[in-house]
Amino acid sequence: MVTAMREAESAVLEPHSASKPYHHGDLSRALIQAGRRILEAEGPAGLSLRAVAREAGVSPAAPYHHFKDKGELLDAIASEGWREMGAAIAQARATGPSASSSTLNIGVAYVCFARDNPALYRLMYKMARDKQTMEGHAKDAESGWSHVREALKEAGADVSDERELTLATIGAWCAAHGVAEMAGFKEFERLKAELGGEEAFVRAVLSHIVVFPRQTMRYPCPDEAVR
Amino acid sequence: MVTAMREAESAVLEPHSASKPYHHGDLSRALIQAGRRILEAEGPAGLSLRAVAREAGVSPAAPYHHFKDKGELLDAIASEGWREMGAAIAQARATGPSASSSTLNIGVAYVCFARDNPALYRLMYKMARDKQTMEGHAKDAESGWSHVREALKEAGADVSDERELTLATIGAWCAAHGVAEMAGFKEFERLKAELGGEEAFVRAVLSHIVVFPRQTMRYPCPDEAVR
DNA sequence: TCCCCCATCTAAGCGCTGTCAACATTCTTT
DNA sequence: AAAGAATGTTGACAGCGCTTAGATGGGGGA
Repeated sequence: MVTAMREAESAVLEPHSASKPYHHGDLSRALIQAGRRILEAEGPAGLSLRAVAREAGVSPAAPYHHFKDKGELLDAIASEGWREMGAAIAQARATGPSASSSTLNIGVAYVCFARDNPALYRLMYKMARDKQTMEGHAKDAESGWSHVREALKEAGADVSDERELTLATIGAWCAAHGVAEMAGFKEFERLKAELGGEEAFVRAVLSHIVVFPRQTMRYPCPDEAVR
Repeated sequence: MVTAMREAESAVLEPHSASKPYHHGDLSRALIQAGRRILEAEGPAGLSLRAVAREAGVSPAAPYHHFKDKGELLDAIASEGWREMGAAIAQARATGPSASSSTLNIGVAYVCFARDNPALYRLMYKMARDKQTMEGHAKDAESGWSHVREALKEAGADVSDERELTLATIGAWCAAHGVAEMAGFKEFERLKAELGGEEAFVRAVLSHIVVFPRQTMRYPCPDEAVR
């Protein structure tokens, strides 16, 4: 009664959604937050299940009542990341000065998210690639994905049908991902300085990703035997 | 001299000898090969230093006489990977049917290398990104990098100076990396089938990475305050 | 030719990890 | 109030990276 009230308060709001923890308050949420704190502070190397439990103030075995194994906790953390990245993309599209530039703005926002949350960003793709799918994450990031698609359409991308729009969307996402993973390399520091900062560098690189000769090699490709 | 030759042979093809070597012939090479074997067979999760030592038939502490720590062994494995990828790129450029298509051919070869050596490819970038540099690897991959640059120049990429060529080279590399990391997702399987196979899919995506409106947003970018 | 040095390898062990089974505690339900 | 499910703790196990101390044997100096 009294105890119940204390715990209800200490629980992180959320009135009464079906079957929530009782003892700690909301351990599963606390574990995710603890995990993100460790990820930021010490990088992925420090993100052990025991360290997360320690940070949350519980015993090493406690998390197993909320997550099947370590991977499931990491999945939950990654999911949060996908959701936040989707929001960042949505915002970039909304605040862009014009439709024709929103594609680039989205790309920059994407890379900035990765720069500001490097360990989280890497974890997101690690979990996705381990399972060879973005499903689940894709649902979380669907807003992001569809924003890219819509932005491409509005920008009048040179696509003639839905399939080409899909290919362009995939291409844009891949390009942004590539830049996000490369932008941190020291080799580019001089160039960044010359261009006036990291963000200008990212804009410049993204703007120059126009390299593959589409007109000479359409996709029902004649010489399939190159490799 | 004779002994040296025997050891050199036994290092490559182990399976014989009534008496096993007193001091392993060329352990550091054997460890790298064992590591690659494990990486292929069990993925990065199975790649423990102890497992590598086991595979090579030595005690768990033996590797420490050849590599300062586990990271140094992984670096050596990754280096081999960069070298092989550079060779694959060089070959793709050499065997391309025409100069104008060699850019795309290089991209396809890049992605195919990643597809055929997924764990190795991931390890390569993990090691590079942990150190925030491709140096060392960059030297190994320099042939690859410069091939891309030259191919872009020959293809008559729309660049007006050396800096733009550099930006285009970075962009192309980033795009290929992005596609390499994404191409394995199950979400694209239907599209792959429709396009006639994985390689056609890769060609199509690479060909459609022409998304960022370069003409409307050059790099001394006016509205820097988007993010 | 011999022998000894020292690079190479082994054995043992430390503190860490993920995971589990057994036990203890608390909340919900009846 | 008793039962039972949910939640947390303790202790243990095997495997990990890494270190130290000691054994081994091959190539260079005598």
